[in-house]
Amino acid sequence: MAEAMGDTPRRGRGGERREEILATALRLFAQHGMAHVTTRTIARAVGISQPSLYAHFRTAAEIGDELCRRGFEVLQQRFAEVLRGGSTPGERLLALGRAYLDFAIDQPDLYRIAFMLEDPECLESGPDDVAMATGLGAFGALRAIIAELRGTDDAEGEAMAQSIWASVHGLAALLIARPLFPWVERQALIELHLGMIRDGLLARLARPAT
Amino acid sequence: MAEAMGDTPRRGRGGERREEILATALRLFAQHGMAHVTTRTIARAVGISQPSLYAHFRTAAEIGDELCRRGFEVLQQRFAEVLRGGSTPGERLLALGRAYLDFAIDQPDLYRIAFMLEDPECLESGPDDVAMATGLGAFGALRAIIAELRGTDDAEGEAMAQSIWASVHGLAALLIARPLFPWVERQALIELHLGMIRDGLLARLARPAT
Amino acid sequence: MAEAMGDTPRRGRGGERREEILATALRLFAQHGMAHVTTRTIARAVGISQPSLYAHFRTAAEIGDELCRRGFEVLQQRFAEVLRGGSTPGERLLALGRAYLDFAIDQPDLYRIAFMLEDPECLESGPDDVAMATGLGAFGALRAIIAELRGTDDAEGEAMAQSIWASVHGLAALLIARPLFPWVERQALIELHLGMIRDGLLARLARPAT
Amino acid sequence: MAEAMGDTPRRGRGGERREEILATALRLFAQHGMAHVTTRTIARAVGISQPSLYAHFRTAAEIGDELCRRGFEVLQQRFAEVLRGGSTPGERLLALGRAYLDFAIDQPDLYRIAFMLEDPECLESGPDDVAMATGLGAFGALRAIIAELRGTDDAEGEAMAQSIWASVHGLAALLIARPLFPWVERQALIELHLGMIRDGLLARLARPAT
DNA sequence: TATGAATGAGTCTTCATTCAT
DNA sequence: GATGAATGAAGACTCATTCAT
Repeated sequence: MAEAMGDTPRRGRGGERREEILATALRLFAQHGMAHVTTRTIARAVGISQPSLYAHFRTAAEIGDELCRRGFEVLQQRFAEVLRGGSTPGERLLALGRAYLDFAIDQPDLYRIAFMLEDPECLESGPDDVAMATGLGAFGALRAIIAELRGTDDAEGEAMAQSIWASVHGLAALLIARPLFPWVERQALIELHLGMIRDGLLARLARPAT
Repeated sequence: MAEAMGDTPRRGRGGERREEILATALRLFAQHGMAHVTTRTIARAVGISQPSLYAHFRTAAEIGDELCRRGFEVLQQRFAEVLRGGSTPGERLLALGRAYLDFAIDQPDLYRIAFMLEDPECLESGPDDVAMATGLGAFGALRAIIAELRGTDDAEGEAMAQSIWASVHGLAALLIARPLFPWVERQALIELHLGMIRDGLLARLARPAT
Repeated sequence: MAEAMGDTPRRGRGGERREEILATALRLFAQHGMAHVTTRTIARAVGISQPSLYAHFRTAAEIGDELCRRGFEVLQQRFAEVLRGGSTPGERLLALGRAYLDFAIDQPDLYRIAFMLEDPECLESGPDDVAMATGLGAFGALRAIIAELRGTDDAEGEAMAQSIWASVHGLAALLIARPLFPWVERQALIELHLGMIRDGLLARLARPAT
Repeated sequence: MAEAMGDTPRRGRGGERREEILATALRLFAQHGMAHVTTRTIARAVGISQPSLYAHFRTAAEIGDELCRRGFEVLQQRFAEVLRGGSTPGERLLALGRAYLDFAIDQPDLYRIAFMLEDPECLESGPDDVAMATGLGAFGALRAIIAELRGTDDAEGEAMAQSIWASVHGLAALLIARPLFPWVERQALIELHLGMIRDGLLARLARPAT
């Protein structure tokens, strides 16, 4: 009956509840998989009623969207820190990879949402500036490193960047999705992995053909 | 008036309909993701009624199971062919990677089930000998190649195999999960990716340290 | 396209199949209960296809109807045999009760249909002269026995007949509906039951009051 | 998006709706038989939607279970009252029978569920302490009376108790299932029935043989 | 006569969402 | 902000029945 005042709630002291919902949802998504978590599950875990969710989020998907967005923000910050540390391109490449893998290991839920979950409605339902900016930002940093190493920035560099991203992502994804696989000691594996990636890049720079 | 009791036919004249259903389901799974495909969807796409599916499959999950099984069989066969082709270890490594990526691209849903899904229902509901045998078989082949290159088979070789698997998986997973990303031309990317992986390995073999 | 010749099949050499179906259905009804037997179950047990049933019966319910009709016929015949066996009224009473209980035990589904179901569809879908005739015939025989014992036929005799019918029915109904109850040995229970019923009747005849 | 996990509420303000559903279901079960009543039927009769039932009952069978449980509770209370009234064994037998028949006549629906309906899933799905306790309790009281009359408690007494239960049940069941039968005046019939049962028992006690 | 294939109606159940309070 | 109650749409699955062959 009111309808006045536009539609600005979504904030206020209730921001706490919103955060609580987000945190709970993130935990549930990680535990049971996004597809098996329902609004009822979330509401019950938070300790509120199902309809109450709609006081904080317009739709159920919005919860995932918000988590997705935040995940990208965190990752962006880590990248920024890494890139601020000046050093040789090769070292920056390793540092970037370490930051990426650390993020994936520390925040597997966010990593999952950001890079592993398909059908990320958060990438479709809106501009999603943060995600795009982060992705492109990080990717841009990678491209910059490669360009610096190669002395030029062309389609070949883009391909190399994509390949390297894929390699790093591969380890992150498998560590998350297959935790029971008999992996060798993790830190050693990471260092070996990043080292081989760097070596592969350098070899390719030295001898483009083959 | 219920109480099923097992069912006789499960076989039309040569099971043409069954194959048609499987093919359609595979296409729909690839298009919309397994979780978003229902029996209704499949039936409509095949041009039959929902209950008719149950003349060919006892349960809805059986469709996915059958596809899963076939997918692993295909992967296994591809690996076998690749490994039969005698050549240098480096070439076999590339061929193995190509077979792996081809499989992922041709059968994204099967690849998803096999390596990307975290709660792979098809790995729980049954013995799933084929999946296990395939996975371990492929990994064993990779280790054998590395051992051949290094002249020894130790924990370091295991780590390298894990790293390489991760790199190849990474590209497969991203191509599947992020099809809208502005990838460079696919075949070139694959060749570059596998080449860099091989180069990284060779570089590491030549100069273990760093 | 034919439509000629009226609609008289239902007989001929195929009567054998029809009998086979009826026998199988009766067995299945007894085994799993009418509510859990489907046309598929029957067809499979007979070894024919589901649609073939419809060559012998217009509808699935017709199978039950036919069995119902036959059941009453059988019951009527048993009663007739029992009553032909001349003997003392007390012995005829016991014999009648035995025939009744034997029928209930041999053909629980028919007994169910006849006396336990409250919404007996087979009593609605047609005149069902046989059922009525049988029921009244048996009850009449019971009244006749009592009248013979008492030397008169009045309302008191009617009440006694109703009471005795109820007692016999009670055992039949419980044996059918509660097969898992820890009954004592069945034949002994039946003999005791009928004996007590007869004794109760005789005691009442000897000393009407109390 | 599935995976139930237990449910909180199950209780409206005093559970009025729940009671309404139970009452309606009880009526429908009585009218059409449990097997022919579906969730749709119940929901429509209550005036709510099908899914709403699941806010009050976890599963469709739970409705029948609850009714079953309540019926037994009522019966148990009546028995307890009767057995508290001390008197001769013969009088207690009559009183027990009257209580049993009164219950059947007053609450035909509950009696139906408790003793007449077959396939009582309520007896399978769960411990069903109440039902068991009631049944065994009443039956134990009957056995105690018989043991008192006979001066001993053996298998013969068990058989007599079963026979008497069957006789009483028989009248209850027929009065409920065949209300249109031309019964004699009800109270007179009941007294005659119980009297003959008692007489039959006493006769048997006096002259065990025959 | 018989059948393989198919189907509309109906079963129970769960989902995200809304509305009056 | 929050909630109890309710719902339309959809999920998988089974039924008796029909039709072209």
